[in-house]
Order: sequence, then C-alpha cells, then structure tokens
Amino acid sequence: MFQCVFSSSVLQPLSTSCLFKHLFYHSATPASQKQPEPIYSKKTEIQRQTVQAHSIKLFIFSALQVARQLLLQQQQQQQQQQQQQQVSGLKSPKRNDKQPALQVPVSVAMMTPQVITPQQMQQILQQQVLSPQQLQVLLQQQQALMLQQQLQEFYKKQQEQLQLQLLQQQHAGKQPKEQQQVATQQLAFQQQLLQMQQLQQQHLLSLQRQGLLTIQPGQPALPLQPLPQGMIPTELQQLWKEVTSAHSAEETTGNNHSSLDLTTTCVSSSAPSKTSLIMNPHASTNGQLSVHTPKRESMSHEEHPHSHPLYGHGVCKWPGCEAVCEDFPSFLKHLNSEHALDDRSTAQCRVQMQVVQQLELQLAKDKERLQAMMTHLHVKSTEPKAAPQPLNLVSSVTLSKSASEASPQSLPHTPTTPTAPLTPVTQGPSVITTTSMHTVGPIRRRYSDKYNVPISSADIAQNQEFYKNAEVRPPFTYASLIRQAILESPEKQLTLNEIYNWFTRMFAYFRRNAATWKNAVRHNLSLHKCFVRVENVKGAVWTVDEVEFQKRRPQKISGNPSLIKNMQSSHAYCTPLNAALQASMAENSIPLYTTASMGNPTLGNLASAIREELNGAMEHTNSNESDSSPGRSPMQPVHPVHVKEEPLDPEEAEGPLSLVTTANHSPDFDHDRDYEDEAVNEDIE
DNA sequence: AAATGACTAAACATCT
DNA sequence: TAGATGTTTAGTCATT
Repeated sequence: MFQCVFSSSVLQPLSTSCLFKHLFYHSATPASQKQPEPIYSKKTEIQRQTVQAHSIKLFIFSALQVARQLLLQQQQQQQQQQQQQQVSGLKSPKRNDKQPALQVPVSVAMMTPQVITPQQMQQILQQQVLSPQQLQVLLQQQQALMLQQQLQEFYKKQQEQLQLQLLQQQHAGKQPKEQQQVATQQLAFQQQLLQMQQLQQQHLLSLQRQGLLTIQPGQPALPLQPLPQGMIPTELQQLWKEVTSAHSAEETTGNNHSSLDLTTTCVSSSAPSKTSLIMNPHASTNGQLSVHTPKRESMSHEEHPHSHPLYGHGVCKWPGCEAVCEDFPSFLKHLNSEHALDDRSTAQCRVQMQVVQQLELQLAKDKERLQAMMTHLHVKSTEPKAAPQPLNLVSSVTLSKSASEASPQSLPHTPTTPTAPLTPVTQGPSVITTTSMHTVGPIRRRYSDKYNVPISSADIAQNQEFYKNAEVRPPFTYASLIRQAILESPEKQLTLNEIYNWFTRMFAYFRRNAATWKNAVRHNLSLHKCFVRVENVKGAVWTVDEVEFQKRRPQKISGNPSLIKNMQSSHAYCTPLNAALQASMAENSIPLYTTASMGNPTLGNLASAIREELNGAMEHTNSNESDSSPGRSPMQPVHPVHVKEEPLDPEEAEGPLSLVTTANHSPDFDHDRDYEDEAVNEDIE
C-alpha cells in the first residue's frame, strides 16, 4: 500500500493501481485548476485545450514518477536487505515478509523532477544493487525523464505563449494566424506527448513484467480516465453535447495518423490484456458494438482494410461524426484529417470511455437484475413441479394456480407507470443502452430487431414469463389475441369472461385498465366477422371463423425476402412445427392459411400464431427507425392514458413475445383459468 | 393523398 | 336496478 502525498491531497493509503487512479485524478484536476471540470467548461477553446494538455501531461508525469519511486523503493529495500545481511540480521526478517506501507513522495518528485546524475548512476552501478534488467529499466526511465524535462520546458513556453495570446485576444480580438501557430505548436507538443506515452507504456509494461509493478488482477487496474463519481448518463450527455458542439464549431486540421492512440495507450497501459468496448452511440440504429482491442488498434488501418471499427456502411462512426465516406481510403483520409490527435479527439475519446464505462456498469446492473428476476421466477414456477422447467409454453400455461397467483405479486407495479424497462434476454443490451444514451425520450425498438435476433427456446419461455409478469404490452392485435385465446381452448370456444381471463392470465399488462381493454375486446369481437357468437345453453360463446380471419389481411406478407428469413428464424424455435409445414410456408409465403382445417390443434394454433408474428414482423421491418412510434405495433399501447398524452407509453408496447410459444398449450390449460377468481369456465364443459 | 387497419372512447341496447 | 354483454359509431394514428 502506498500513500499519496500529492500536495493538495489528504494522505490516503492506496494500492498500486489505486495510486495510479488517484494520480490520474490529480493530474486531471491539478491544484492550479480548481474548477470541477475545467476541460469541458465553457471557456475559450484555447483555455480548454491548455488545461487538457496539462492534464495529460501531468498524468504521464505522475505515472512516471510512480514508476520511478517504485524502482527507487525497491532499490532502497535491496540496499537495506544487503545491510541487514551484513549486520547479520539483528532484527527479525518480518519486515521483508510484510511490506510496510510505502510512502511515495510523489509531491516532492513532481515539484522537482530530477534525472539521476551520472554520479548517482555510477554509484548505483558500483553498488550492484540492481540486476541488469532493472538497470535497463532504470535507463529507460531516465531517458523518459529527460524527455519529460524537455517537454516541460516546451510546455512552459507554450503556456506563456498561450497566456500572451489570451491577453492579446482580450485586448485586440482574435487573431487567427497566431491561433493557427499555437495550434501547430500544440500539435507538435501532443506528438511528443504521444511518444512519451508510448515510452511510458513500454516502461510500465516492462516494470510489470519484471514484477516491479504489480497490478492486481481483481482490481480495476489503471483507470481509463478519471471518472467523476456519480457520473450519470445525463451528465455524460451534456458532456457529449459540449464536446460534439465543439466539434462542429471548430474546424481544426491536424495531420496525425494515430488519432486513436491515446485511447489505446490508456487502455493498454492499464491492462494490456483487457479489451475495451468502444461503442458508437450514434450507431445505435444498428446496435453495433465493436470489440476493440489494443492490439487491433495498434495495427495500421491498412492491415484491415474494410473492417475498421470506426467505419461502416460508408459512414464514419466516430462518435458524433457520421460523415459519409464513399470508400475506405476516403474514410482514412477523413479520419486522419478530422479525427487527428487533437484535444477534441482526445476529449471525445475520454467521453467515449466514460460512456463505455457507464454502459458496462449499466449492463452489469441489468444482468444482475435479470438474473434475480429469472431466479425468482424460476423458483416460483417450478415450485409445483419437480421437473426442470420446460422450454415451451406448457411450463407457463400449466403453472399451478398458486404459481399464477404468485406471479403478479412478484412484480409489484406502480399504478401509473410500468415497471422499469425490463429487458428480455433476447435483446442485446446495446440496443437499449445506446438509445438511452442519446435519446431523452422513450426508447424504441424495431420489431425487426426482435425477429432477427436468434433466440433460443429458453428465451421463449423467458419471454412468456416476461409477459406474464412484466406489464409490457404484447405486440399483437386484440383480434389475434382473442383468436389465440379461443383456439387454445379445447372446445375452440370461449365466453367473453373466459377471454378476459385468458388475457389477464397470459399478460400482466392486462391486469390493469380493465375497462379499456375489455371494451376493446368486446369491440373487436363485434367488429370482426371472424368472431362468431354462438348461443349456448348458459349464454353465448365466441368462436373463430378461420376463413374470415384470414380474409382479414390477405397476402400482406407475400414476396418479401425478409419475411422468409423471419419465418425461418421463427421456425428455429418452433419445435413442434413439422418440416413439411415449414416448407409449405416458406414456399408459398402465405403461411398456414389452411391450418384451421389441419385438425391438429397444436399445429393450427402454432401456425396461426406464427402467421400473426410474421405479420407483425412484416409490419415492422418496413418501419425503419421511427422514433415517434412503437414501430407500428399491430397493437397500439393500451394504457389508461392516451398515447398522445403519455408519450412514454409506446415504449412498453414493445417486446419480444413470441406467441408461437403459446400455441404449444397443454390440454388442461382451460382448467387453470381462474386467474381472477370467477371461473365460469367449467360451464362450457 | 387516400385507403386501410388498429385502437380507444363512448353511446346505446339487451340480458341476467 | 346494476352490471355484464353486445353493437355501433366516431376519432386518431400509423402504415400501405
């Protein structure tokens, strides 16, 4: 453990990596810059750049000093050991076993950075306290320090110039030429910084390799950047806005090939083996998430001609850029000109790092939540059954009464808003998180996403559970749902009340706002010819006229390649569907219009469900990136408040329920219908 | 731009 | 008479 003795810092015991982190904090907020976030403040651009350069330099400087101190410390220890050995060990060797809390005089070193003099070096050599490797490291370190001193001088000069220029600006307005000159100087300075960073990186690596510097694996090693505590997405957004606005405002032209090296250096110096996720928030429409390793970054772009993580679909994916580049060379040109190593790029990198960190944090949280939910639901749903949870709807439908009743309690909901945006596992986290990063409003997901994501049978069961317990509106029309309910019944007929019960049992969403959706159900029953009312002994039941139902939306899906794809992907998790049926569907593109006559209720239901799903898929593949609508769900949000009044609602209308799963019902399904108590259902039988 | 589908709301009628 | 059930109309929104 170390203690930071940075001039303005309270002494804190720190581990090695923490010390680095801490130092970086200091470097980012030096004593001379007391403003909380000086880099992104609305000061003049030059000031901003100065501060930033200062921060970077200080960080490198601090890291160097730490390394140096470590080395010296080791040196001292070895000297002590030697002395102890010579004095024949008057004291117990405890001190060697247990390392004392090292106090690194960083502040002293930083105030007076010194290169070891030749005499000192000679002394070291004479004493032979260091192994050849350590000596080599020391030499490298000395080189770095010398370079650093040069840099510092240069930096001082530059700062003087900047201050001068600021004064001039205050008095005589702006002078673009001088600005350019300063910018050029800054660029040169940054290049030097870069060299320093690389050197430093090598240095640290070698130190680490030789065991002089240990970064504990469990700990987050060197932080990618100083992340202010409690940084929330909105702050990040604000930060992002500021940076990107600076981007649009200024038109700096640099020419540095290694625009990403800063990121790389930070990442790799902290944890060489660690991969960092660089995600472009503006590429959220694709939900693209590119894994970006330091190694890859260190390669030249030419080695991977058309697989640059910052290039895709003819667009530069540098955050906030989206410039159209016709081909890869032009992209490279653009990258080098627009995203060269300058302060803006650096700032953007830092923001991006923060974004990634936040996303990772968020992902971890959501994963945890999901795990808890699944564990909870699994326990509940398997309570009545000893067998492992089946993968089809049977598991859900045949849930015992206790399980069904327990499930709504498992998800206590607020009266007005749905539960927190629950994320079914079938959806990549990137979709949600990215959109939430740059849209303030509701997150919209296209259904095409849902259908294109390959999901497993387990996911289906989870979706089913998801809709059963989460108040998320199922993306199906009332008509489809009613039909589904009726077809699932053994007699293919249900009373209105039974239909209600089915709704409430199958979808948590319909456990609220009964007046609204019940009215809608009745309305649909009356409106659509496909629903036929049949007088019974004890009232009336509703049946489905399949022919009429299929007349409803004729040929809507024919001839669309994506449909076939979707169909096939659907088939992937429709185990009961036989191959002939699949072939027929794929061939005719009019799936299962005759399934009602097939006699097999399971297949019939399944097929119809698939058809519904496919229709849904069709409807949504065309609605590309409509942020103001739920991707045109076949079923608009059913909520006590109107959509127009509650723009957040459509969000909950989306989610991946595959009704396919519901088709695989068990015969005793209708005996288990008393979700809401009143079981008039036995009447039919 | 018009047609269509889907949803919501509401009024009204009938039945239990 | 109240509530459930069933029918119809109107308005809105999104998609085709």
